[in-house]
Amino acid sequence: MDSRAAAPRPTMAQIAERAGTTVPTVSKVLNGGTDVSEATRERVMSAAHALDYRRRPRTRATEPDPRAGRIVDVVVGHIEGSWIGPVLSAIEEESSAAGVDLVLTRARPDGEWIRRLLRRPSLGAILVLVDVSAAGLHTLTTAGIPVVVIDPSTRPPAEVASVGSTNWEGGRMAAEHLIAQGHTRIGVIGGLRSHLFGSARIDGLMTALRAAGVVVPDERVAFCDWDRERARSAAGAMLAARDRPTAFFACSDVMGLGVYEAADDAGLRIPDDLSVLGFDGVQESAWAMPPMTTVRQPIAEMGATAFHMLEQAHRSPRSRAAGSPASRMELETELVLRGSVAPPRPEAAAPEIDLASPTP
Amino acid sequence: MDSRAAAPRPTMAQIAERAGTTVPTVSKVLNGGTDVSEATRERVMSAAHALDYRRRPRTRATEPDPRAGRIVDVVVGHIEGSWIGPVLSAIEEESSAAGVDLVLTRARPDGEWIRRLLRRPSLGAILVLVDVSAAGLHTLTTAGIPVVVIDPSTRPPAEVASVGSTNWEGGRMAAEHLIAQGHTRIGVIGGLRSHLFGSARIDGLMTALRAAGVVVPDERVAFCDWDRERARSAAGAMLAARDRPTAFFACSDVMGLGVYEAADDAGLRIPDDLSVLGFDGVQESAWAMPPMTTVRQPIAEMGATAFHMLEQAHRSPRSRAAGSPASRMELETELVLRGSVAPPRPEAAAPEIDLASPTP
DNA sequence: TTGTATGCGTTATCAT
DNA sequence: ATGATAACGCATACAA
Repeated sequence: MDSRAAAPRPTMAQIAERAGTTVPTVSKVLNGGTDVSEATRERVMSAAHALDYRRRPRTRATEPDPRAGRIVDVVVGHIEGSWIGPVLSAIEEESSAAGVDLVLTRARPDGEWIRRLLRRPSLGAILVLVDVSAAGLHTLTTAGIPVVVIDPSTRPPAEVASVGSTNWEGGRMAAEHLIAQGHTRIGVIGGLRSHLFGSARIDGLMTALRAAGVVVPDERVAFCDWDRERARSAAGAMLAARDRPTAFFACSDVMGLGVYEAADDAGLRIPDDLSVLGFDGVQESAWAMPPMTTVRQPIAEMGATAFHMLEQAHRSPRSRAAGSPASRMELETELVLRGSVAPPRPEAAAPEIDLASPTP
Repeated sequence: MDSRAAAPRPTMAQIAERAGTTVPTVSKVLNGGTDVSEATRERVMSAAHALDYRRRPRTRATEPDPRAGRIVDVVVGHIEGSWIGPVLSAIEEESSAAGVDLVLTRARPDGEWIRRLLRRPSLGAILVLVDVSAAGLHTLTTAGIPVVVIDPSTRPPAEVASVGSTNWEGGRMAAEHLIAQGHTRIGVIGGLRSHLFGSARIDGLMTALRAAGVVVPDERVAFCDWDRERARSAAGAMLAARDRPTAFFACSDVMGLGVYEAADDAGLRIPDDLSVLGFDGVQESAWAMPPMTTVRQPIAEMGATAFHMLEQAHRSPRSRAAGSPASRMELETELVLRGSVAPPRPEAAAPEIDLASPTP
């Protein structure tokens, strides 16, 4: 009976011997200590890898990753807006736990930021709400920089990973909630027609509405470029029409606030006279008066996921070399019920509808 | 002539002796190394403090770190909140123009972030809304890292530069506006009693009110820890009192929104039944319904200024060595008139006042 | 030279 | 016992 046949769990002593150093040094490497040379670090890590070493159950508190000193690039389009806070917060959380510095760059239209990224030896880049061309992305990936795009505005090339949320499903949930509350005259405030995720929300909404026999005529759909003021006037116009909507679906909370204003302009109260359903779940929607019912995107989780995908890509560079298709993660959206959706007033809704179910 | 009379620049050896340890250990402490106990760290730092040690200009180490001087550390307390967006945006604008990367770090209570900063060869650190102890600041400056604090919550030590705005003056402007509109019963929603800049706002307000013969009794002043919900209930309580205020001054826009809610709870309309004046000028205040009159702080400019001060300190390291007093910049606040302040209703204000000018 | 930074092993300690 | 961690200082390398 050869006792080696069992599972002789590798120890730091073995690693140390193989790497030609001592146990404490191995410990330091594995815990991200500062007093180790890069060369020794490498030897220890490869020895550990060769022996397939696994850490014993954590005895100590935090787990600083040995890959200390690296950086991750976070590139944002618009820094304003409350989207960015939770994303940055989440990425920072993950990166700092991994001993990776977060370098924040704003993407200006001149594209200079791409060249700066190329000059930096980073773990990879996370692009948040950046309007970047396929060529730009290609430049980065060609240079060997793993890229993860959060909520891409257009479909990214195959070699670029992306993180999003279930926008279509979110739109569907919104529709079902509005229908369940009894709404049939629904106004839609879209973002930019060309935006991938915005369209998916509307598609999901429309599909579910159609399935329920609710028709949304073209004049009740407006694309407002994610702009609150434009949403306000578009909604205002719809509310001035003869058969005004009893409810609005806005593709973002900020545009939803524009609808709030339009309602105020028209002397309508929310939710008694008009229901509003937003999308995003940012703080503004919770603070609105009344608090806005919305489809929440897991914004923080999306940031954390993006970072993990980058780490993954970094660990197995094969995927890049082999040109394997980059992954796309979709996190779940969630309907958050707050105070801005209620059944339509009977006197307002019932008498005026003549357009129920003109579909098969 | 005894040459010691000049400037016997303290050395690590002296610190080591005083702290009862060796030079390498001192070096490690000053560089954020890991192999030092917390107790030793303290001893070393206090010895360094006692000797008024300043690290020599960063000697280009063995490997001329390509990042040296090319990064600026931005440390934030709470990433949430719309304060952070404009600040980051402005700093990024300046730093990227200067070819400097922005490294974003979140300050967690454990203080680990300080050690990470020590390990990084940065141009300096900008602290935004960070609750940091004097000892923590001292560690950074002793290690030769220039620090600029934006809106410090307590008075920073002499060697730390800071950027703020004219809070006192802003409070004064708020008072004068409310008085000009005819308000005499004014509720005050403060932040945290201990906060430097929050107190200045209230001081300015009170001084101007007093000068106009308006008295604010204690029960019309509440400290709500910058919290919207607490502001809501505090304002609600004041509105329920017999002589309810006709106007509120809130030390932040977010707390101002809490007052909006309290007004709504009480069935009062803004500005007809109640005036509200905020402080900060963040986006939320512009988007409130009605848009909030507020004292705007030049948030973006404060960020840009902080970066410039850092560059300055970096160019002339003499100022550090000579122990010249660090500068404090105060940028101008500005009253932004929007829709939330109007004269008090005559029927509400006139009949009930019995407390006008009980002061000399 | 002197001052500072870094790598690594020794010793002591902690957790099973 | 044994595996792992923590802290310190020696030896050394390097910069002015």
